[in-house]
Amino acid sequence: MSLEDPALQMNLGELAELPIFSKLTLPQLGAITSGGKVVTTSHRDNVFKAGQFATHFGVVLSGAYKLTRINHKNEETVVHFGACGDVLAAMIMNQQGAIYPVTATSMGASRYLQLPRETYVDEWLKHPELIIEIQKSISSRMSVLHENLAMQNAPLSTRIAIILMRLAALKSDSEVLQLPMPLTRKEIAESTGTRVESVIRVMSDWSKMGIIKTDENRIVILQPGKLLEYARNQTVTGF
Amino acid sequence: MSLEDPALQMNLGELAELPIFSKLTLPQLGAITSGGKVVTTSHRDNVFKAGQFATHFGVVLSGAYKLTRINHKNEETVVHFGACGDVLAAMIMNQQGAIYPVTATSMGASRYLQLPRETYVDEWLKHPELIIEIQKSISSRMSVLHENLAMQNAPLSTRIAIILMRLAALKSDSEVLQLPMPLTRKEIAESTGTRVESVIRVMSDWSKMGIIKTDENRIVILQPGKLLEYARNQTVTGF
DNA sequence: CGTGCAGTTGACGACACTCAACCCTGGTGG
DNA sequence: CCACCAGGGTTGAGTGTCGTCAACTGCACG
Repeated sequence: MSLEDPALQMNLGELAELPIFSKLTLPQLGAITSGGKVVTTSHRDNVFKAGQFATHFGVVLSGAYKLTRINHKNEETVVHFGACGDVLAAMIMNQQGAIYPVTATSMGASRYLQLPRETYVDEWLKHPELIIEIQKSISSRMSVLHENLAMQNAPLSTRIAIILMRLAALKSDSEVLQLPMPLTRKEIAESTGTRVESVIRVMSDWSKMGIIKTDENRIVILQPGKLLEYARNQTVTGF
Repeated sequence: MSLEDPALQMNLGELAELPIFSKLTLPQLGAITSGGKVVTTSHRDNVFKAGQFATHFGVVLSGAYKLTRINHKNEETVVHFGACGDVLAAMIMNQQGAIYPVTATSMGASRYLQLPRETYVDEWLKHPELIIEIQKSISSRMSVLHENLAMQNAPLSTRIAIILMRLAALKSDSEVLQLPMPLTRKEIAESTGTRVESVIRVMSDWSKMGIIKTDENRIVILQPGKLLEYARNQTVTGF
């Protein structure tokens, strides 16, 4: 499971660069991270599982984690992709005896800062600057959830395009973009609420059209502009 | 629009009974509610609209409010039903110049405590007990959103049953339950991501089977047990 | 007395689900 | 060294649920 390296010391400098910690002084950062350690995970390691007692929370340092829960058919549903700087399980830390509502799974090799519940209750809650940052992050997560809900009867190609663009964190219209984590068609299906076959039909077409390509589990967006048109549900003219 | 009655004084006693404020002393409660007023709204009044500058947040005192956003087809999508004790727009109060991500609309006659942004930044953030309660509330909202996502390809009857049961806040299996707010088939459609006609087909069947009935916009669940079976996606035997 | 909203019903069609194959790769064990 | 298996990707054929469109009722409201 999780590869925990006790020799690995926290690098306060690395932490200080995260937006969430940017307002803190070094001593404050020390208090905030007391009892914490950096944990390295490999592909498909679980950080925690839905239903377990919530004893720790985490801050993603590198790579990515997917948060999933089980649906009515006992299949997985992806509810969030957590990337660098994301805080995981923070919102339930103030409830004693709470259980994780979702499962967190490493996508590719990743690292996170693991912190005990007490640090949240004793330290984090006392720093309004930190609360502000957490609430910002949660608020944007909620926004994405709302968008997903609102999209649920858009055409499949629209939904897939949106997910890919979101993960690629598009900056320019003309760049070639590689998604920052390995992502299977099944995971895309699980996060759009559809089936692998349907995802494959859409993405195969895009591959043939040269809009995307896949290199050993890594999806590359070759024509972000075209994908954006799909995301906006417009007819893709030309070819 | 909103009927604002300046003569209406806040009733600290009423506030003190809300779970969210239960840990506070009366003086604390006074500080927490500084600059606030109780606002009464009638059916379909907007408290705020998506896109407006976020100057205030609110605590629902009675009745209910729906939070909606616009989807890809310029139709409304319901993302949350806020009932008594719910905190609205709190999570974006710490961002200066933020805009409301959703529209809040009164369902039937309702009341809420309206508070200015400054009160959140200056007072609320300084009270860990309050932060804890807000985060609890947000965390359960997020949970519902996750559940909705996970349900998106369950049969329509399952999704509608779940929404109704959730709103009825079922306690016992045998009681007859009335939903605490007026709710049209269109609003159910908007919150399940489907069409009015489809909702009507399902609910008409239920009416004919005596599982539910509708009295002037108020839905009454006559047979919660049967509805629960639909919610669990089991075949309803008998009848 | 017209207009708008809520509810209803029927006919039709499309998009995505289901099932069933199949290929290819990498890893594991006899 | 090869057989086997699991996971990822792909394709085709058939089916079904739900969306779409259209028409109609009843009611409230100004």
